[in-house]
Amino acid sequence: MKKSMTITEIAKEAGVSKSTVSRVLNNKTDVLPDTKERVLRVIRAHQFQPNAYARSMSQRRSRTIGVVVPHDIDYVFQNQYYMEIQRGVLKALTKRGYYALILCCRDMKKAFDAVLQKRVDGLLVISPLYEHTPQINELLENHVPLVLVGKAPASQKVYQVCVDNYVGASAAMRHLFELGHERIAYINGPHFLPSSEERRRAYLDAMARQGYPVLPGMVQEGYNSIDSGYQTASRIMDAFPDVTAIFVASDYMAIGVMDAIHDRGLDIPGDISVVGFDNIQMSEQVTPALTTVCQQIEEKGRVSVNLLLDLIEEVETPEKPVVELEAKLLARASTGPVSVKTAKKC
Amino acid sequence: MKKSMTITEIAKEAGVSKSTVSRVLNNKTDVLPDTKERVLRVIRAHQFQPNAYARSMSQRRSRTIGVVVPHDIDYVFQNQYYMEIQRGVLKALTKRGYYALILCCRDMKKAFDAVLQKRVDGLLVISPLYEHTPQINELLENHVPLVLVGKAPASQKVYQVCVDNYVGASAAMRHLFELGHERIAYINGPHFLPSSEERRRAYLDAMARQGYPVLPGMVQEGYNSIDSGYQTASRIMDAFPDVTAIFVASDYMAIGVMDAIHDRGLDIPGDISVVGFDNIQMSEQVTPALTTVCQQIEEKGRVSVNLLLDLIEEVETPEKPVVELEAKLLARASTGPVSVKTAKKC
DNA sequence: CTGAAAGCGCTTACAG
DNA sequence: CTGAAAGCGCTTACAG
Repeated sequence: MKKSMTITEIAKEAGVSKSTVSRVLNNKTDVLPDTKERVLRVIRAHQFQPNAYARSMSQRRSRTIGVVVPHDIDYVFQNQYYMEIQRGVLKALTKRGYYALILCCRDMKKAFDAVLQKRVDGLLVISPLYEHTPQINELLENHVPLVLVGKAPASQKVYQVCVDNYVGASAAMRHLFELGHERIAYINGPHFLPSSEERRRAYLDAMARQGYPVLPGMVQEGYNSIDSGYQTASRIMDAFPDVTAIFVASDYMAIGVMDAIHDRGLDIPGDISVVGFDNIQMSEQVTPALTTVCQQIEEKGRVSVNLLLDLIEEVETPEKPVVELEAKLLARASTGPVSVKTAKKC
Repeated sequence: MKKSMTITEIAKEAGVSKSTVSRVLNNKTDVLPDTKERVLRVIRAHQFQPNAYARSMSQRRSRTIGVVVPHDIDYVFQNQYYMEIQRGVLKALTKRGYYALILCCRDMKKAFDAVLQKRVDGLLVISPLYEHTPQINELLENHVPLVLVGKAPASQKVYQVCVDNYVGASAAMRHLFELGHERIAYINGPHFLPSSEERRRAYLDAMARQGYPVLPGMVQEGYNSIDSGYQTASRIMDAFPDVTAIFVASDYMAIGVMDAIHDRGLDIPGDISVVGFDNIQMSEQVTPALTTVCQQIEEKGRVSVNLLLDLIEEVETPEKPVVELEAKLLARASTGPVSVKTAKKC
């Protein structure tokens, strides 16, 4: 640390020009080994590190990316999904020597500011909603390097990393069918979330394929909170006392569903089986452990960072803009065969 | 957005000098209203925002602070405590127009890099351990604006925002005494965490004051994870079948303790009462809801940010460097009176 | 292989 | 009230 050094003082002390110090700092080839060693010695002696912002200015890039989470901060910093995404993102970013600026606001204003002020080289947008389509399009028109994480709302040719919701939800339904369930209710995520529609479609298609009836009220919409899962499940159990399984579009809601079932003195999976979606950490900790569809959350963060940095560094333009990760079913303890007792009722 | 503008182009288009544009941008007083309006019109027309890093260079401050979390990233981004701290920090930072750089690494190397590269104007260190004392001292010697969040390991006169662990833990013990408990076990946090010692002392003092025996093995150390709470509680219940209450130094461990109790077919609080510490969000969601000591996590983040920014902006030097927030007991459903059945055993 | 000069986009005294 | 100049700490052609 010592007193704050600059490249000029290092140059003077090493008896070379600033240019040479800069070359050493940036590991350029054409520097005489002797010179290089002499400069390095001075640098080390003073624990010198070049001013990052001066560097950004002349290099015209900041090695910083904006991690945009277009939702309310209270919601985001309480939701394990975002934590795990951030973990994957931060790890990958660190590995490639980049910094992150968390830009958390519903209307994406802070994202635009960061771009206009040249704070960031590119943007990662986590779970955009339909309502963010105009903003995303504006960024694209301005050629801001951009990768969406999660199902994209836009139909654009924008880079995005997501999970195959349809395949994942279908696997969940197949699992329930194999256990003998026919009376299966579904709790969807918010309609303004692009992934919800795909999961709902998978549920409906699966039920139709089996020829099982989907009565009005057997499909409900929740708001991704534990509490909302609780409320919605209660409504379903009131209306359909004979459901033997509930497929839920998110783990948080599924945990609320489990609470509601337990509060009625029913057993999971003895009386009702529950399947979630996401595989957040909590899904393994609840009792019984929740059967769920794995979103590969951390992996999604990792992949999208590498895609974005390749875009920024122009390493190569990936052929197709959509990376679709596999969504696999994780069968745990919250699902089981239809019990004799329950089956009789049907 | 349009093409990337600079202050020079704005100046030309408005028919003034760069100096004047700069004055308008920074809301300096002495600019003729007419001139100001003319400049503003051009700025708005181009959605111009000045380059943040150029600004940082000449102003010699970045309006960015480093949020240092000296622990492993996998641990941090999975722990609600850190999420809630981050929430309070981000909110307060945003309100005062600052940006945050998350610097997450055990040895604090990234924090030093950020300081040397002048990326940040100051540092917030979240939950430092004893082992970080040398690093903290080095930062202080170099006059880096610094605020520690959580009990400080150093004896220095360093600014810190923490909760009164002793008072909080004492309140928890008093609560158990009032419910008639005498046979109370204690699970401490890791010894390398400065707060652990205070909580342990409060437990021991309280037991001694009441004259209740603390047998060897009734005080154990866990590692702040759900699993570690589970393991430790099991050991305690094996050795002391007659404990009627367990006081646990963190909510995560307390949740594991609850699992362990339930897995033995025992009731909470019917057979054993459990008290946690922290009041993370999950503590309210488990069944039964956990009685715990509230850390005011988000508030801690808010207060420390404002302290740090005051330090940086030299608004005023707060009189005493240690801000100690109140730690209040939140009595919920996991504690109850000693049952007749159990009491007899004693 | 190395240095002098220009430039990155701002702000800040200094004149006037 | 406004402008010209210097400076913030780097990097990047351009010479040599």
